[in-house]
Amino acid sequence: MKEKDALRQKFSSEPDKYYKVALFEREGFTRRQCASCGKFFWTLDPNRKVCAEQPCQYYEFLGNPPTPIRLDYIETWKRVEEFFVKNGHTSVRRYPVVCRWRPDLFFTVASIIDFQRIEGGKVVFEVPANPLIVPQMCLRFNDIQNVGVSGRHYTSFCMIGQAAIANSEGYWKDRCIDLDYDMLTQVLKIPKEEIVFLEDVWVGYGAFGYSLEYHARGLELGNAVFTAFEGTIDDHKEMPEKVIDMGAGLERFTWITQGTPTSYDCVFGPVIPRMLKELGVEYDEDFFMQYAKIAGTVNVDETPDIRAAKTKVAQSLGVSLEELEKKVKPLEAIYAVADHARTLAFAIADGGLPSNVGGGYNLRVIYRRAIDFLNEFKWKLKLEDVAKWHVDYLRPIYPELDEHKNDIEIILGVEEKRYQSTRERIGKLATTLQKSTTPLGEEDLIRLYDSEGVTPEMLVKHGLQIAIPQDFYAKVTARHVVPKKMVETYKFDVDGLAPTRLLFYEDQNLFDFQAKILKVFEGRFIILDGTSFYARSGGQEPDIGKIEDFEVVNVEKYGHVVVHELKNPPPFTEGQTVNCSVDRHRRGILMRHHTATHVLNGAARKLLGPWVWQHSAYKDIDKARLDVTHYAHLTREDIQKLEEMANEIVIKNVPVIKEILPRGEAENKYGFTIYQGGVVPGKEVRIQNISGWDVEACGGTHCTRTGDIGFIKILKAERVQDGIERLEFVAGEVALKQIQSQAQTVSELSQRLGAPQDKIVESVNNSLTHLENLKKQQRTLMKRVSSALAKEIASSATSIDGVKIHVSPDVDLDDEYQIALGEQAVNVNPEMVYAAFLPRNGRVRVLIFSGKDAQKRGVHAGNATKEIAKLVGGSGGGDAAFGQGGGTIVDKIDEAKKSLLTYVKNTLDRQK
RNA sequence: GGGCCGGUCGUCUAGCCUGGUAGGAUGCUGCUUUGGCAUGGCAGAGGUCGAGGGUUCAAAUCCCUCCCGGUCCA
Repeated sequence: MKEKDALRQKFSSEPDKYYKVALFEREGFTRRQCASCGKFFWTLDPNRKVCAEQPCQYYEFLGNPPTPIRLDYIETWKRVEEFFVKNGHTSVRRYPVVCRWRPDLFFTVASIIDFQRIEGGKVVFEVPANPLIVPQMCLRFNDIQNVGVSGRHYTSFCMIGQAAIANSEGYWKDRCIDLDYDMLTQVLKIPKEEIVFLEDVWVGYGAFGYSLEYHARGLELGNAVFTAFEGTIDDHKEMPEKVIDMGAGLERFTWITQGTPTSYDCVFGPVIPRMLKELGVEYDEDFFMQYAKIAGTVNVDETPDIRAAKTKVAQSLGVSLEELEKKVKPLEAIYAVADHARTLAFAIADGGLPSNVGGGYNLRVIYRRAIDFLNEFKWKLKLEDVAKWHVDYLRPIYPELDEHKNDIEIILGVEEKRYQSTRERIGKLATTLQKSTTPLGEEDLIRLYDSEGVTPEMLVKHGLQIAIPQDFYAKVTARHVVPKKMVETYKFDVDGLAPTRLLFYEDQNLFDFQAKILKVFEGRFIILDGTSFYARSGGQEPDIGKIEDFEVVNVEKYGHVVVHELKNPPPFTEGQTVNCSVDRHRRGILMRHHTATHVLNGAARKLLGPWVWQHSAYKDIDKARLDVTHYAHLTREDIQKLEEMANEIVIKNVPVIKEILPRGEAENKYGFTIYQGGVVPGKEVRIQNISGWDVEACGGTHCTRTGDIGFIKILKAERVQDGIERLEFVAGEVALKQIQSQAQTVSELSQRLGAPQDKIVESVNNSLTHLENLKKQQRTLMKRVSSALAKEIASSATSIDGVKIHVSPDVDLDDEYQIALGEQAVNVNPEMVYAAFLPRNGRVRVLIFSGKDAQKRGVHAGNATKEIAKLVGGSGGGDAAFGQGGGTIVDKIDEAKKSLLTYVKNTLDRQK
């Protein structure tokens, strides 16, 4: 933040250079400094003293919009789109809200994210058209508690993205602000005196710039960012192609034309009225207008004492706090539910699944928040239905949502069951806690929430008497702070080196080639002008082989430069031409595994559902794996079916068509599902099209027909985390080896069992059942004979001074029965000491029972065991009636038996 | 991605810290109380203590690895 302030100061100190655009000159905007916050702004209004942002200016458009026209959400976009298209922009489809092309983000949080790629710790901008406009849905989860409450916070909103690269096709800041100004004044018809431009700055991932925010009547409408520099603030250079990133909230545009109490009232179309009607909730518009005007200044997040603030609001409205809450709370709940349903619809349509990890957790949180609201007011309303109403309303802008109506219902249904079982579990837990007498401390409460999801509020609701500690949630969060991870950077500086020509793209069967050495790092890391070695990428392990006589052990990609790692340092000089050869056998396996991955991925999407996306993949020579997103565990049947489907395509031997298309065209033709492995870099993308089955953008090496894969065998499926299933599989010759080794195992088993192979399961079952029966019989028999044995034992026992000592001769009997027998023997003969010394796997087990009378005479079984076990090289223990121990010296059993007699005799003597 | 919690008869669970014969509740089976039912009483069956490895004379218990489920944070 400090960094940003310093930067703002720097840019603001030279306003003519950075902020003064042609429009300001032409229209006569003047630059002022806000009397309240000190920021600089541009305006046509001679009387304006303060900037246009809260808290310097409040929402003055509520009930009093500055525009002569009223636009609904859909209409607003249509008009904005029409305006920009008329002015030379290409309107592109929105990108997925689940952001698969940025490793640092779960969701698309701004329109410009669509066009940013991270390469080697640097941000690279790639636009499918220049200039362009996009209605980008964005998901943000940092203000959830304000959603539904503040009137303007959303977990999903549409950021109108206006992007341009400042080159011969695009434009720079003058044209940008001209266009935005025209849009505000001509499309939205906001009077020009109302518009205020605020000087600001933007700092992003390895790039930054200055920006102009535009506001009207206290509402921020958009922000035009002029990204002009790359690097850090201390060390940067001007970008060769500067980037315009204007982002404006579609919700804000609609709101400023309607001036409704909250923006939710106008952006959700028919959804809110329909919810009000179905739930029978009354909506007093005049009251809410008044309420909004006063409460608009309250931010739940930043107000330390919400209750006090609310009481004040209630006072100015002339009602009690209770009356106010009774009117307001249901509305807040409805708004929040509407927002959350819309967010879930977009997220699920784009392949996001609620789960307990990653971005899925954000989805789970809002799902549960929405359900909690519905339950709190005992509303019989299905979230799925609300989501569907959104889908219907949004169809003119986002027709693709319609294709996923069914998925949304399925996924929300699954999530509902999960939440239900969690609630039941928590209920049970609360009941057990109620029974317990020890009071719950703060530590207990934190543990309960952190590991069980039980909030202190739930406990209170279940009738437990607890004190909710202050800053409870902050304390929980504090337990989870972890140091930030380092951003991955390259080991070598390849800046300035020409991109390596990738020869395998030109001829996939080129395994022997010549190339010129461009650079050698650390004696054994080689960069060539062109290579047929495939570098590790897209989850495919690298090729190995030889450069001259030196082994290539690893190949990595540094942006567009391929680095070959040699096992030993060669005597190569830069500029030298070398002979290279790629290990074609290894390449063949990797290729089959890679194409098999695509085949399986296609099968998974077809079998399980369209929410299945590749989460990650790995192809090595001994096996390959594919992680896919799916809400449930794969069953044995699923796996069999997948295997069948995949091999059907192999047998059909369909061609794998490779085409190179401009990114935009590829996206339009095949949709965003081509980015299964994340968005691949480059203006052009390589498409691998397994006709009618699976189409992906992929830079890997592939078979030319599916028949080349040979055969696909799934080894196993496992859940790697909530919502992600891992398939491990092999293809081609590796699959053959796998099956041969399985056959070997079966054959050995069959031999050992003496059963034919098709009967081994039956045979094992029989053996196990037989074993169980034997155990049962043994137990029954043992019981029958034990009472008889117990009496008989007394007659054969050695008697010392009235204490009878018996050592079990049946050393092969199960320990369990020895114990049962011993217990019974001393019950029948209270004056008896019963012992067993049992050799077990080269060790000795010692068991000693002492009867009631023997105990009275001083024979403590535990102590005796301890003493005697020492003789056999071990130890033991127990109570007066029963002791157990053991040792390792089997040969000393006889000695131990004798020592038992001595021990008893000595004990009795001492008692005398 | 990281942290935490849990896994014990069909079901719910105690025992784990502090190693020494796995206990209870419920359901089940049989007997019994009762005119019959609700119920009460008695007896019985039911457990690879998630899996594997280690430590130990001895592991449900301690240590390690893995599997399964849950939960919280970013």
